[in-house]
Amino acid sequence: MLSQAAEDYLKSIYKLQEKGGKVSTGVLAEFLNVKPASVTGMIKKLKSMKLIKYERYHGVTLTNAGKAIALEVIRHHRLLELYLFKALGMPWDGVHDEAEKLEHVISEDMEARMDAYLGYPTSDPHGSPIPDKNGVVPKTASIPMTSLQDGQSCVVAEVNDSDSALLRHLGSFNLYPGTRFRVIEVAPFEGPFTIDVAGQQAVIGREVAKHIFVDDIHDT
Amino acid sequence: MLSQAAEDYLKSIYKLQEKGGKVSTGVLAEFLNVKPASVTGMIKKLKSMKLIKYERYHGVTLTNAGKAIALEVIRHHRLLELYLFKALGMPWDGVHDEAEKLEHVISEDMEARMDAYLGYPTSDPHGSPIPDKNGVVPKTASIPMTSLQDGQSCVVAEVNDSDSALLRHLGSFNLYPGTRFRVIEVAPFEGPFTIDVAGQQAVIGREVAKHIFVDDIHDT
DNA sequence: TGTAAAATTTAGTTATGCCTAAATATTTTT
DNA sequence: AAAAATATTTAGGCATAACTAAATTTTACA
Repeated sequence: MLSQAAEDYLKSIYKLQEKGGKVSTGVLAEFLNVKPASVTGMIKKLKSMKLIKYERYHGVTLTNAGKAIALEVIRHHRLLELYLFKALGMPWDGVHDEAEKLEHVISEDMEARMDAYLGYPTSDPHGSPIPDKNGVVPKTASIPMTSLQDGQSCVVAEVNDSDSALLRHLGSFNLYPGTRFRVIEVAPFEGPFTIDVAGQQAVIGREVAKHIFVDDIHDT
Repeated sequence: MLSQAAEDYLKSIYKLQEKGGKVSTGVLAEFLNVKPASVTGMIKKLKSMKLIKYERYHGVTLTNAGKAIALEVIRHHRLLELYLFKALGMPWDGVHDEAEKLEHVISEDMEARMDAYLGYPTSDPHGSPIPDKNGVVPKTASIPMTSLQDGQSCVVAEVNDSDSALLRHLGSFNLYPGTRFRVIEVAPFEGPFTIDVAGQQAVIGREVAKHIFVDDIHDT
Protein backbone atom coordinates (compact mmCIF):
# COMPACT_ATOMS: atom_id res chain seq x y z
CA MET A 1 0.00 0.00 0.00
CA LEU A 2 1.04 3.53 -0.83
CA SER A 3 1.69 6.01 1.97
CA GLN A 4 -0.68 8.90 2.55
CA ALA A 5 2.10 11.28 1.65
CA ALA A 6 2.63 9.55 -1.69
CA GLU A 7 -1.10 9.61 -2.43
CA ASP A 8 -1.18 13.32 -1.69
CA TYR A 9 1.69 13.93 -4.09
CA LEU A 10 -0.03 12.02 -6.88
CA LYS A 11 -3.30 13.82 -6.28
CA SER A 12 -1.56 17.18 -6.33
CA ILE A 13 0.37 16.37 -9.50
CA TYR A 14 -2.91 15.41 -11.18
CA LYS A 15 -4.60 18.64 -10.17
CA LEU A 16 -1.67 20.81 -11.22
CA GLN A 17 -1.37 18.90 -14.49
CA GLU A 18 -5.07 19.56 -15.19
CA LYS A 19 -4.63 23.28 -14.68
CA GLY A 20 -2.05 23.06 -17.43
CA GLY A 21 1.56 23.98 -17.36
CA LYS A 22 4.64 22.09 -16.25
CA VAL A 23 4.50 20.56 -12.78
CA SER A 24 7.84 21.65 -11.40
CA THR A 25 9.44 20.81 -8.08
CA GLY A 26 8.80 24.31 -6.82
CA VAL A 27 5.16 24.44 -7.85
CA LEU A 28 4.50 21.11 -6.19
CA ALA A 29 6.32 22.22 -3.05
CA GLU A 30 4.24 25.37 -2.86
CA PHE A 31 1.01 23.45 -3.44
CA LEU A 32 1.79 20.85 -0.79
CA ASN A 33 3.26 23.27 1.72
CA VAL A 34 6.60 21.52 1.90
CA LYS A 35 10.10 22.56 0.87
CA PRO A 36 11.37 21.89 -2.66
CA ALA A 37 14.10 19.64 -1.29
CA SER A 38 11.45 17.39 0.21
CA VAL A 39 9.68 17.17 -3.14
CA THR A 40 12.86 16.03 -4.85
CA GLY A 41 13.00 13.11 -2.43
CA MET A 42 9.42 11.99 -2.96
CA ILE A 43 9.70 12.44 -6.71
CA LYS A 44 12.55 9.95 -6.80
CA LYS A 45 10.51 7.47 -4.85
CA LEU A 46 7.44 7.83 -7.07
CA LYS A 47 9.61 7.52 -10.16
CA SER A 48 11.17 4.31 -8.89
CA MET A 49 7.63 2.99 -8.44
CA LYS A 50 6.81 3.98 -12.05
CA LEU A 51 3.96 6.22 -10.94
CA ILE A 52 5.44 9.33 -12.52
CA LYS A 53 7.80 10.25 -15.35
CA TYR A 54 10.52 12.62 -14.41
CA GLU A 55 13.60 14.26 -15.87
CA ARG A 56 15.79 16.26 -13.49
CA TYR A 57 15.02 19.98 -13.81
CA HIS A 58 12.12 19.26 -16.15
CA GLY A 59 9.07 18.55 -14.00
CA VAL A 60 6.88 15.50 -13.65
CA THR A 61 4.03 13.75 -15.49
CA LEU A 62 1.84 10.97 -14.18
CA THR A 63 2.10 7.52 -15.75
CA ASN A 64 -1.14 5.65 -16.30
CA ALA A 65 -0.61 3.80 -13.05
CA GLY A 66 0.00 7.05 -11.19
CA LYS A 67 -3.00 8.70 -12.76
CA ALA A 68 -5.21 5.78 -11.74
CA ILE A 69 -4.16 6.20 -8.12
CA ALA A 70 -4.63 9.97 -8.24
CA LEU A 71 -8.14 9.55 -9.62
CA GLU A 72 -8.96 6.92 -7.01
CA VAL A 73 -7.97 9.32 -4.23
CA ILE A 74 -9.92 12.17 -5.82
CA ARG A 75 -12.93 9.87 -6.20
CA HIS A 76 -12.71 9.01 -2.50
CA HIS A 77 -12.47 12.66 -1.58
CA ARG A 78 -15.44 13.82 -3.60
CA LEU A 79 -17.68 10.89 -2.74
CA LEU A 80 -16.88 11.51 0.92
CA GLU A 81 -17.66 15.20 0.64
CA LEU A 82 -21.04 14.47 -0.85
CA TYR A 83 -21.74 11.67 1.60
CA LEU A 84 -20.87 13.77 4.64
CA PHE A 85 -23.01 16.58 3.25
CA LYS A 86 -26.06 14.49 2.44
CA ALA A 87 -26.01 11.67 4.95
CA LEU A 88 -24.61 13.46 7.98
CA GLY A 89 -25.71 17.00 7.20
CA MET A 90 -22.25 18.50 7.46
CA PRO A 91 -22.02 22.09 6.21
CA TRP A 92 -20.48 22.42 2.76
CA ASP A 93 -17.61 24.44 4.18
CA GLY A 94 -16.72 21.62 6.57
CA VAL A 95 -16.68 18.56 4.36
CA HIS A 96 -13.36 19.23 2.64
CA ASP A 97 -11.18 18.95 5.73
CA GLU A 98 -12.94 15.81 6.91
CA ALA A 99 -12.72 14.18 3.48
CA GLU A 100 -9.05 15.10 3.25
CA LYS A 101 -8.31 12.78 6.16
CA LEU A 102 -10.79 10.03 5.35
CA GLU A 103 -9.88 9.70 1.68
CA HIS A 104 -6.70 7.76 2.45
CA VAL A 105 -8.34 5.36 4.83
CA ILE A 106 -11.65 4.06 3.49
CA SER A 107 -11.97 0.63 1.87
CA GLU A 108 -13.23 -0.09 -1.63
CA ASP A 109 -16.28 -1.60 0.00
CA MET A 110 -17.07 1.59 1.84
CA GLU A 111 -16.51 3.58 -1.33
CA ALA A 112 -18.98 1.34 -3.18
CA ARG A 113 -21.58 1.61 -0.42
CA MET A 114 -21.44 5.40 -0.32
CA ASP A 115 -21.62 5.47 -4.11
CA ALA A 116 -24.76 3.31 -4.10
CA TYR A 117 -26.34 5.25 -1.21
CA LEU A 118 -25.85 8.47 -3.15
CA GLY A 119 -27.20 7.01 -6.39
CA TYR A 120 -23.91 7.01 -8.30
CA PRO A 121 -23.49 10.78 -8.27
CA THR A 122 -21.34 12.68 -10.74
CA SER A 123 -20.47 15.79 -8.75
CA ASP A 124 -19.69 16.78 -5.17
CA PRO A 125 -21.23 19.62 -3.09
CA HIS A 126 -18.85 22.12 -4.67
CA GLY A 127 -19.70 21.01 -8.18
CA SER A 128 -16.47 19.13 -8.83
CA PRO A 129 -16.85 16.03 -10.99
CA ILE A 130 -16.59 12.64 -9.27
CA PRO A 131 -14.52 10.16 -11.30
CA ASP A 132 -16.35 6.84 -11.72
CA LYS A 133 -14.87 3.61 -10.41
CA ASN A 134 -12.98 3.13 -13.67
CA GLY A 135 -11.38 6.52 -13.36
CA VAL A 136 -13.53 8.22 -15.99
CA VAL A 137 -14.11 11.87 -15.10
CA PRO A 138 -17.47 13.35 -16.12
CA LYS A 139 -16.97 16.17 -18.59
CA THR A 140 -17.73 19.67 -17.37
CA ALA A 141 -17.93 22.72 -19.59
CA SER A 142 -17.94 25.61 -17.16
CA ILE A 143 -16.12 28.90 -17.60
CA PRO A 144 -14.68 31.24 -14.96
CA MET A 145 -17.13 33.80 -13.62
CA THR A 146 -14.53 36.46 -14.35
CA SER A 147 -15.30 36.20 -18.08
CA LEU A 148 -18.96 37.18 -17.67
CA GLN A 149 -20.38 40.43 -19.07
CA ASP A 150 -23.09 42.83 -17.92
CA GLY A 151 -26.56 41.39 -18.28
CA GLN A 152 -25.55 37.76 -18.61
CA SER A 153 -27.39 35.13 -16.63
CA CYS A 154 -25.79 31.83 -15.61
CA VAL A 155 -25.76 28.92 -13.20
CA VAL A 156 -23.03 28.21 -10.65
CA ALA A 157 -21.29 25.02 -11.79
CA GLU A 158 -18.32 24.66 -9.50
CA VAL A 159 -16.49 26.49 -6.72
CA ASN A 160 -13.10 25.92 -5.18
CA ASP A 161 -13.60 23.60 -2.22
CA SER A 162 -10.56 24.08 -0.05
CA ASP A 163 -11.13 27.52 1.45
CA SER A 164 -13.88 27.21 4.02
CA ALA A 165 -14.09 30.94 4.74
CA LEU A 166 -14.72 31.55 1.03
CA LEU A 167 -17.40 28.87 1.02
CA ARG A 168 -19.16 30.44 4.00
CA HIS A 169 -19.02 33.78 2.22
CA LEU A 170 -20.63 32.33 -0.89
CA GLY A 171 -23.18 30.53 1.24
CA SER A 172 -24.24 33.85 2.75
CA PHE A 173 -25.35 34.87 -0.77
CA ASN A 174 -26.87 31.46 -1.45
CA LEU A 175 -24.35 30.88 -4.20
CA TYR A 176 -24.27 27.09 -4.43
CA PRO A 177 -23.78 24.87 -7.49
CA GLY A 178 -27.07 24.94 -9.35
CA THR A 179 -27.94 28.48 -8.26
CA ARG A 180 -28.81 30.81 -11.14
CA PHE A 181 -27.74 34.45 -10.98
CA ARG A 182 -27.62 37.45 -13.31
CA VAL A 183 -24.77 39.92 -13.71
CA ILE A 184 -26.12 43.41 -13.10
CA GLU A 185 -22.84 45.20 -13.56
CA VAL A 186 -19.15 44.52 -13.95
CA ALA A 187 -17.27 47.50 -12.54
CA PRO A 188 -14.47 48.73 -14.83
CA PHE A 189 -10.73 48.42 -14.13
CA GLU A 190 -10.89 44.89 -12.78
CA GLY A 191 -13.68 45.89 -10.43
CA PRO A 192 -16.20 43.75 -8.61
CA PHE A 193 -19.30 42.04 -10.01
CA THR A 194 -22.72 43.15 -8.88
CA ILE A 195 -25.13 40.27 -9.31
CA ASP A 196 -28.73 39.35 -8.65
CA VAL A 197 -29.38 36.05 -6.89
CA ALA A 198 -33.09 35.24 -6.56
CA GLY A 199 -33.98 38.93 -6.25
CA GLN A 200 -31.20 39.74 -3.80
CA GLN A 201 -28.24 41.85 -4.85
CA ALA A 202 -24.70 40.81 -4.01
CA VAL A 203 -21.27 42.25 -4.73
CA ILE A 204 -18.57 39.72 -5.59
CA GLY A 205 -14.96 40.83 -5.77
CA ARG A 206 -12.57 39.66 -8.49
CA GLU A 207 -10.58 37.47 -6.12
CA VAL A 208 -13.72 35.63 -5.12
CA ALA A 209 -15.06 35.46 -8.69
CA LYS A 210 -11.88 33.69 -9.78
CA HIS A 211 -12.92 30.71 -7.69
CA ILE A 212 -16.40 30.45 -9.19
CA PHE A 213 -17.13 28.60 -12.42
CA VAL A 214 -20.39 28.97 -14.28
CA ASP A 215 -22.52 27.28 -16.87
CA ASP A 216 -25.61 27.69 -19.04
CA ILE A 217 -25.02 31.33 -19.94
CA HIS A 218 -27.78 33.46 -21.43
CA ASP A 219 -27.84 37.13 -22.46
CA THR A 220 -30.83 39.00 -21.02
CA MET B 1 -2.19 15.63 18.40
CA LEU B 2 -1.30 12.13 19.43
CA SER B 3 -0.02 9.67 16.83
CA GLN B 4 -2.17 6.75 15.73
CA ALA B 5 0.37 4.39 17.20
CA ALA B 6 0.15 6.12 20.59
CA GLU B 7 -3.65 5.99 20.49
CA ASP B 8 -3.52 2.29 19.75
CA TYR B 9 -1.23 1.69 22.71
CA LEU B 10 -3.55 3.56 25.07
CA LYS B 11 -6.60 1.71 23.75
CA SER B 12 -4.84 -1.62 24.17
CA ILE B 13 -3.67 -0.79 27.66
CA TYR B 14 -7.24 0.10 28.61
CA LYS B 15 -8.62 -3.15 27.24
CA LEU B 16 -5.96 -5.28 28.88
CA GLN B 17 -6.39 -3.40 32.15
CA GLU B 18 -10.16 -4.13 32.02
CA LYS B 19 -9.55 -7.83 31.61
CA GLY B 20 -7.67 -7.62 34.88
CA GLY B 21 -4.08 -8.42 35.61
CA LYS B 22 -0.88 -6.47 35.19
CA VAL B 23 -0.31 -4.94 31.77
CA SER B 24 3.26 -5.98 31.12
CA THR B 25 5.54 -5.13 28.23
CA GLY B 26 5.25 -8.64 26.86
CA VAL B 27 1.47 -8.81 27.05
CA LEU B 28 1.16 -5.46 25.31
CA ALA B 29 3.65 -6.54 22.64
CA GLU B 30 1.70 -9.71 21.97
CA PHE B 31 -1.60 -7.82 21.83
CA LEU B 32 -0.27 -5.19 19.45
CA ASN B 33 1.76 -7.56 17.30
CA VAL B 34 5.02 -5.78 17.87
CA LYS B 35 8.21 -6.78 19.65
CA PRO B 36 8.63 -6.12 23.38
CA ALA B 37 11.55 -3.81 22.69
CA SER B 38 9.27 -1.59 20.64
CA VAL B 39 6.79 -1.44 23.48
CA THR B 40 9.48 -0.26 25.89
CA GLY B 41 10.14 2.66 23.60
CA MET B 42 6.52 3.75 23.30
CA ILE B 43 5.95 3.28 27.01
CA LYS B 44 8.67 5.80 27.77
CA LYS B 45 7.10 8.26 25.41
CA LEU B 46 3.63 7.86 26.90
CA LYS B 47 5.06 8.20 30.39
CA SER B 48 6.81 11.44 29.48
CA MET B 49 3.42 12.68 28.27
CA LYS B 50 1.86 11.67 31.62
CA LEU B 51 -0.63 9.38 29.91
CA ILE B 52 0.52 6.28 31.78
CA LYS B 53 2.24 5.38 35.04
CA TYR B 54 5.20 3.14 34.67
CA GLU B 55 8.02 1.62 36.73
CA ARG B 56 10.75 -0.26 34.85
CA TYR B 57 10.07 -4.01 34.84
CA HIS B 58 6.65 -3.51 36.48
CA GLY B 59 3.97 -2.89 33.85
CA VAL B 60 1.80 0.12 33.13
CA THR B 61 -1.40 1.80 34.32
CA LEU B 62 -3.33 4.57 32.59
CA THR B 63 -3.49 8.01 34.20
CA ASN B 64 -6.82 9.83 34.05
CA ALA B 65 -5.59 11.72 30.99
CA GLY B 66 -4.55 8.49 29.30
CA LYS B 67 -7.79 6.78 30.16
CA ALA B 68 -9.77 9.68 28.69
CA ILE B 69 -7.94 9.31 25.38
CA ALA B 70 -8.37 5.53 25.37
CA LEU B 71 -12.10 5.90 25.95
CA GLU B 72 -12.37 8.52 23.23
CA VAL B 73 -10.76 6.16 20.73
CA ILE B 74 -12.97 3.27 21.84
CA ARG B 75 -16.00 5.53 21.53
CA HIS B 76 -15.00 6.41 18.00
CA HIS B 77 -14.50 2.77 17.15
CA ARG B 78 -17.82 1.55 18.44
CA LEU B 79 -19.86 4.44 17.10
CA LEU B 80 -18.26 3.85 13.73
CA GLU B 81 -19.02 0.14 13.82
CA LEU B 82 -22.66 0.81 14.52
CA TYR B 83 -22.84 3.61 11.98
CA LEU B 84 -21.28 1.54 9.21
CA PHE B 85 -23.63 -1.30 10.09
CA LYS B 86 -26.82 0.72 10.22
CA ALA B 87 -26.27 3.56 7.78
CA LEU B 88 -24.21 1.79 5.12
CA GLY B 89 -25.38 -1.76 5.65
CA MET B 90 -21.93 -3.22 6.15
CA PRO B 91 -21.91 -6.80 7.45
CA TRP B 92 -21.16 -7.12 11.14
CA ASP B 93 -18.01 -9.06 10.38
CA GLY B 94 -16.68 -6.21 8.25
CA VAL B 95 -17.18 -3.17 10.41
CA HIS B 96 -14.30 -3.80 12.81
CA ASP B 97 -11.50 -3.47 10.29
CA GLU B 98 -13.01 -0.36 8.75
CA ALA B 99 -13.58 1.26 12.15
CA GLU B 100 -10.04 0.41 13.20
CA LYS B 101 -8.71 2.75 10.52
CA LEU B 102 -11.36 5.45 10.75
CA GLU B 103 -11.29 5.79 14.55
CA HIS B 104 -8.06 7.79 14.49
CA VAL B 105 -9.17 10.17 11.81
CA ILE B 106 -12.73 11.40 12.38
CA SER B 107 -13.45 14.81 13.87
CA GLU B 108 -15.45 15.48 17.00
CA ASP B 109 -18.09 16.97 14.75
CA MET B 110 -18.41 13.77 12.77
CA GLU B 111 -18.54 11.78 16.00
CA ALA B 112 -21.39 13.96 17.25
CA ARG B 113 -23.30 13.67 13.98
CA MET B 114 -23.08 9.89 13.91
CA ASP B 115 -24.10 9.79 17.57
CA ALA B 116 -27.19 11.90 16.87
CA TYR B 117 -28.09 9.95 13.71
CA LEU B 118 -27.97 6.72 15.70
CA GLY B 119 -30.03 8.16 18.55
CA TYR B 120 -27.23 8.21 21.14
CA PRO B 121 -26.74 4.45 21.21
CA THR B 122 -25.16 2.56 24.11
CA SER B 123 -23.83 -0.52 22.35
CA ASP B 124 -22.26 -1.49 19.04
CA PRO B 125 -23.25 -4.34 16.65
CA HIS B 126 -21.23 -6.82 18.72
CA GLY B 127 -22.87 -5.75 21.96
CA SER B 128 -19.89 -3.80 23.31
CA PRO B 129 -20.79 -0.72 25.33
CA ILE B 130 -20.21 2.67 23.72
CA PRO B 131 -18.69 5.19 26.16
CA ASP B 132 -20.62 8.46 26.16
CA LYS B 133 -18.96 11.73 25.23
CA ASN B 134 -17.84 12.23 28.82
CA GLY B 135 -16.15 8.85 28.87
CA VAL B 136 -18.80 7.11 30.96
CA VAL B 137 -19.10 3.46 29.96
CA PRO B 138 -22.59 1.92 30.21
CA LYS B 139 -22.61 -0.90 32.73
CA THR B 140 -23.00 -4.40 31.37
CA ALA B 141 -23.61 -7.48 33.49
CA SER B 142 -23.02 -10.35 31.11
CA ILE B 143 -21.28 -13.63 31.92
CA PRO B 144 -19.24 -15.91 29.66
CA MET B 145 -21.28 -18.52 27.82
CA THR B 146 -18.86 -21.14 29.11
CA SER B 147 -20.43 -20.92 32.57
CA LEU B 148 -23.90 -21.95 31.35
CA GLN B 149 -25.51 -25.24 32.41
CA ASP B 150 -27.86 -27.68 30.66
CA GLY B 151 -31.35 -26.33 30.25
CA GLN B 152 -30.50 -22.67 30.82
CA SER B 153 -31.93 -20.06 28.49
CA CYS B 154 -30.21 -16.72 27.85
CA VAL B 155 -29.71 -13.80 25.52
CA VAL B 156 -26.50 -13.02 23.63
CA ALA B 157 -25.12 -9.82 25.14
CA GLU B 158 -21.71 -9.37 23.55
CA VAL B 159 -19.28 -11.13 21.24
CA ASN B 160 -15.63 -10.50 20.49
CA ASP B 161 -15.52 -8.17 17.49
CA SER B 162 -12.08 -8.58 16.04
CA ASP B 163 -12.23 -12.04 14.44
CA SER B 164 -14.36 -11.75 11.33
CA ALA B 165 -14.34 -15.49 10.58
CA LEU B 166 -15.74 -16.13 14.06
CA LEU B 167 -18.43 -13.51 13.48
CA ARG B 168 -19.45 -15.09 10.18
CA HIS B 169 -19.64 -18.44 11.95
CA LEU B 170 -21.93 -17.03 14.64
CA GLY B 171 -23.97 -15.26 11.99
CA SER B 172 -24.61 -18.60 10.30
CA PHE B 173 -26.45 -19.65 13.48
CA ASN B 174 -28.16 -16.28 13.83
CA LEU B 175 -26.31 -15.67 17.05
CA TYR B 176 -26.36 -11.88 17.29
CA PRO B 177 -26.60 -9.67 20.38
CA GLY B 178 -30.22 -9.81 21.47
CA THR B 179 -30.75 -13.38 20.21
CA ARG B 180 -32.19 -15.75 22.83
CA PHE B 181 -31.04 -19.37 22.91
CA ARG B 182 -31.36 -22.37 25.21
CA VAL B 183 -28.62 -24.79 26.21
CA ILE B 184 -29.75 -28.31 25.32
CA GLU B 185 -26.61 -30.04 26.47
CA VAL B 186 -23.12 -29.29 27.68
CA ALA B 187 -20.90 -32.20 26.71
CA PRO B 188 -18.67 -33.40 29.54
CA PHE B 189 -14.87 -33.03 29.68
CA GLU B 190 -14.78 -29.48 28.36
CA GLY B 191 -16.97 -30.50 25.45
CA PRO B 192 -19.06 -28.39 23.11
CA PHE B 193 -22.44 -26.76 23.79
CA THR B 194 -25.50 -27.93 21.93
CA ILE B 195 -27.99 -25.10 21.82
CA ASP B 196 -31.37 -24.25 20.39
CA VAL B 197 -31.71 -20.96 18.54
CA ALA B 198 -35.27 -20.25 17.40
CA GLY B 199 -35.98 -23.90 16.91
CA GLN B 200 -32.70 -24.65 15.12
CA GLN B 201 -30.02 -26.71 16.82
CA ALA B 202 -26.41 -25.61 16.76
CA VAL B 203 -23.19 -26.97 18.22
CA ILE B 204 -20.80 -24.40 19.66
CA GLY B 205 -17.27 -25.42 20.63
CA ARG B 206 -15.58 -24.23 23.82
CA GLU B 207 -13.17 -22.00 21.96
CA VAL B 208 -16.04 -20.22 20.29
CA ALA B 209 -18.13 -20.10 23.46
CA LYS B 210 -15.31 -18.26 25.25
CA HIS B 211 -15.93 -15.30 22.97
CA ILE B 212 -19.67 -15.12 23.65
CA PHE B 213 -21.13 -13.31 26.66
CA VAL B 214 -24.72 -13.74 27.75
CA ASP B 215 -27.41 -12.13 29.81
CA ASP B 216 -30.86 -12.61 31.26
CA ILE B 217 -30.44 -16.25 32.26
CA HIS B 218 -33.44 -18.45 33.09
CA ASP B 219 -33.62 -22.12 34.06
CA THR B 220 -36.16 -24.06 32.01
C1' DT C 1 19.78 -19.46 48.24
C1' DG C 2 21.84 -19.85 44.01
C1' DT C 3 21.19 -20.75 39.31
C1' DA C 4 18.45 -21.21 35.20
C1' DA C 5 14.69 -19.44 32.64
C1' DA C 6 11.84 -15.77 31.39
C1' DA C 7 10.91 -11.02 30.89
C1' DT C 8 12.47 -6.55 29.99
C1' DT C 9 15.57 -2.98 28.69
C1' DT C 10 19.45 -0.92 26.17
C1' DA C 11 22.04 -0.17 22.09
C1' DG C 12 22.28 0.22 17.55
C1' DT C 13 19.78 -0.13 12.76
C1' DT C 14 16.19 0.77 9.29
C1' DA C 15 12.58 3.29 6.64
C1' DT C 16 9.57 7.28 5.94
C1' DG C 17 9.17 11.94 5.23
C1' DC C 18 10.11 16.11 6.62
C1' DC C 19 13.80 19.98 7.45
C1' DT C 20 18.09 23.47 6.56
C1' DA C 21 22.19 24.82 4.31
C1' DA C 22 25.20 24.48 0.63
C1' DA C 23 26.24 23.15 -4.04
C1' DT C 24 24.90 22.97 -8.77
C1' DA C 25 22.20 23.56 -12.83
C1' DT C 26 19.15 26.42 -15.62
C1' DT C 27 17.06 30.60 -17.08
C1' DT C 28 16.94 35.49 -17.52
C1' DT C 29 18.94 39.82 -17.95
C1' DT C 30 22.22 43.03 -19.52
C1' DA D 1 27.93 35.48 -23.95
C1' DA D 2 28.85 36.41 -19.27
C1' DA D 3 26.76 37.68 -14.92
C1' DA D 4 22.88 37.58 -11.99
C1' DA D 5 18.79 35.56 -10.44
C1' DT D 6 16.07 31.52 -9.88
C1' DA D 7 15.23 26.66 -9.48
C1' DT D 8 16.66 22.24 -8.15
C1' DT D 9 19.47 18.86 -6.11
C1' DT D 10 22.73 17.01 -2.76
C1' DA D 11 24.26 16.36 1.85
C1' DG D 12 23.43 15.95 6.44
C1' DG D 13 19.85 16.00 10.36
C1' DC D 14 15.63 15.14 13.04
C1' DA D 15 11.41 12.60 14.72
C1' DT D 16 8.59 8.53 14.64
C1' DA D 17 8.10 3.83 15.22
C1' DA D 18 9.39 -0.31 14.03
C1' DC D 19 13.32 -4.04 14.21
C1' DT D 20 17.47 -7.37 16.00
C1' DA D 21 20.90 -8.63 19.16
C1' DA D 22 22.97 -8.26 23.45
C1' DA D 23 22.79 -7.03 28.26
C1' DT D 24 20.28 -6.78 32.44
C1' DT D 25 16.72 -7.60 35.86
C1' DT D 26 13.28 -10.39 37.87
C1' DT D 27 11.11 -14.74 38.93
C1' DA D 28 10.90 -19.48 39.67
C1' DC D 29 12.55 -23.77 41.29
C1' DA D 30 15.78 -27.25 42.73
